[in-house]
Formats: sequence, C-alpha cells, structure tokens
Amino acid sequence: MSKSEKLGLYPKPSSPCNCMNIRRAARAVSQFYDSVLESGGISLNQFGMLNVIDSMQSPGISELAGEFRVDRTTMNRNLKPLLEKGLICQRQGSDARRKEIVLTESGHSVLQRGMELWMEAQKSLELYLGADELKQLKSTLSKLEALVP
Amino acid sequence: MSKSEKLGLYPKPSSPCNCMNIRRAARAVSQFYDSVLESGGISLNQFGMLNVIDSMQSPGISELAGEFRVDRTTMNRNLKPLLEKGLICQRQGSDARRKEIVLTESGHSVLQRGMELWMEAQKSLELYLGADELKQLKSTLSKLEALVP
DNA sequence: ATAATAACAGTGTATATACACGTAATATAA
DNA sequence: TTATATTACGTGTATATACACTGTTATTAT
Repeated sequence: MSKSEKLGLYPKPSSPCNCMNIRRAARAVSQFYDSVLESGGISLNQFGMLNVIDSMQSPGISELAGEFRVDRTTMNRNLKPLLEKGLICQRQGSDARRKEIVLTESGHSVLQRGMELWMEAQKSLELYLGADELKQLKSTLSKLEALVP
Repeated sequence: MSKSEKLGLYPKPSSPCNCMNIRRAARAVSQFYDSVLESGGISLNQFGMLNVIDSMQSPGISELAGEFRVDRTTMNRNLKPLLEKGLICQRQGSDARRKEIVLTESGHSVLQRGMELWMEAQKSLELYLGADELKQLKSTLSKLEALVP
C-alpha cells in the first residue's frame, strides 16, 4: 500500500456507470444509518418497516410492500426477523386471505428509540451534504424511483 | 384501487428518510439497467464485475473488491455465478495465497455485447434526467460514497 | 531459525431483493 | 349457482451484501 493510499489523499474515483454509483452510494448511506441505529438494536430497513406499519391501519403484506415499494415476496421475507424478535405480530382479518400486521409493545418501544437515532442520522446527513444539495438529491431520487412502474 | 391510482396521476410520495429514498432509487435504477442488459444474458452487477476484471491485470479477489467497493467476501460470492457461467476463471499466482481472476473467451464476448447495451442504458438515463441534473447527481453520489471508509 | 504478525482467501450465518410458481379465498360472470 | 377470474399469500431458487470466524501462506521480528 502506497503512502497516499494510507493517508487517503486521493478521492475514490467514481465509476463511469451511473447505476454502479448509485448502488455504491446506497450501500454507503445504508451502512451509515445502520451504524447510527445500531445501539437501538435495529437496522435502518427494519426500522423503516416498523415505522410504515405503525403509520398504517394494520396493513396486509401486499399493501405494506406497495407503500415500501419493494416486491411483495421481499416484504414477506423481510418481516420474518421482526416476527422472530417479537416486534410485530400477524393476525387474521375478516378476509381469510389477508394477514394483518401490527406492532407489539416491544415493537413500539424499539420504534420510539429508533426514531431518536434516525433523526440524528438525518441531521448528520443534512450537515454533511448541506440543505441545498440534499434537497436537490431528494428531487432527483424521486424522479429515479419513477423509472420503474 | 381508485381511478387516480389506476391512471398514476399522483406521483409516488417519497419517504422522509433519505436512506430509504436512495435505496429505492438504487433498486429502480438497477432494475432499469438490468432490463436493458437482459438480452445480453447478464445483469448490471455482473457486467460491472466483468468490466472491472478486464480493466485490471489479473486481480486477486481483495483487489477486485477494493476497486468495486464491496466487502471482500461479497466479491467472493458474487464471482460464483460468473465462474459457473464460464465467463471468468481463477488461476494460481506465484503467491500461493492469491487467486488471480481472468476473463475467458466467453467472458470477453459477453462483456463486449454488454457494453453496447450498457451504453444504451447510460444514454437513456442521461436523456431521462438531463445532463445537468445527472452531473449534479454524480457529484453528490461521490460525496455519499465517502461516508464510509 | 523459529515465533509472531500480515495478507489472502473461504465458510457459516443473517439479511435484502425479486422472479416463477403454487395455493387458498374471494369476487364476478355465465 | 356454478365456472372463471382476481386477489392475497407462501416457497423455491438465485443473486447481492456484509460480519465473524477459520485456515493457509508469506513476511517480519527476535
């Protein structure tokens, strides 16, 4: 390893590929948020699921997936760790096909603690990027989301 | 489903969470690039690995991971599909610890075809966002990458 | 020369992601 | 009312991602 590499004098070169770059950035930001949320015993993704569940009226898995904008089967799998940790539970609705998801007591606690940490992370990122650049980023990301139906 | 939902008149609301938004955007852009590369029989991620391998001098797995900015063990696992498809092969270097990765004939072909498709995808995205907004995005993504060491 | 340390790679485990396929329950059409 | 279509959910399979731990080889210190 060269001296300049050790000292990190050179910025990491970006890929010419826009997709690679956004994937890398997403990994980096995820790791940052995860590290901030770590002391709350939960990951950013799991915190996000708890938060969305809490904001909906006992949603079914498909509705949750729609709100979260992931595949339905992805949501199904991602709920498993929350179930095992006892942060959510499932109950049968009047429609026998539907499985309603609700937060447990423990889930509410973890969500509340996570919210404080999440706000820290949000604030840190805003400081890091600056309000203007962050606003521009949000706008662009919103457009990119619409690339897929 | 309401009429407005069917017609998609309302833009999908973004999450207040910056991390969620960038993760979603990354998924959307990945799906877009994957769909364009599909006829080349390869995903964007795999194309990217082929491309980086091709641009390096028979790298070891750790070097490759460093260039690609993923965990070493992630790179190890991600190379498996490429090996099974016969697009790359591994060979022993003079250093017995090191496993050098090189493209096969087939790998070069797939890379070449993928390159055309990738350029299409790049061009499409540039048209979609506009050159200025894309440039700004690249700059911001580069900063975000630096959030983690 | 031997012991301690570095560097390189692999595996177990866990999560995240989505497609193809299958099953059960409801709603709609004939 | 029965046949059909739609809706909601689950599983198998495959990929992507990273951490903790292990093993092997090379380098360095004593």
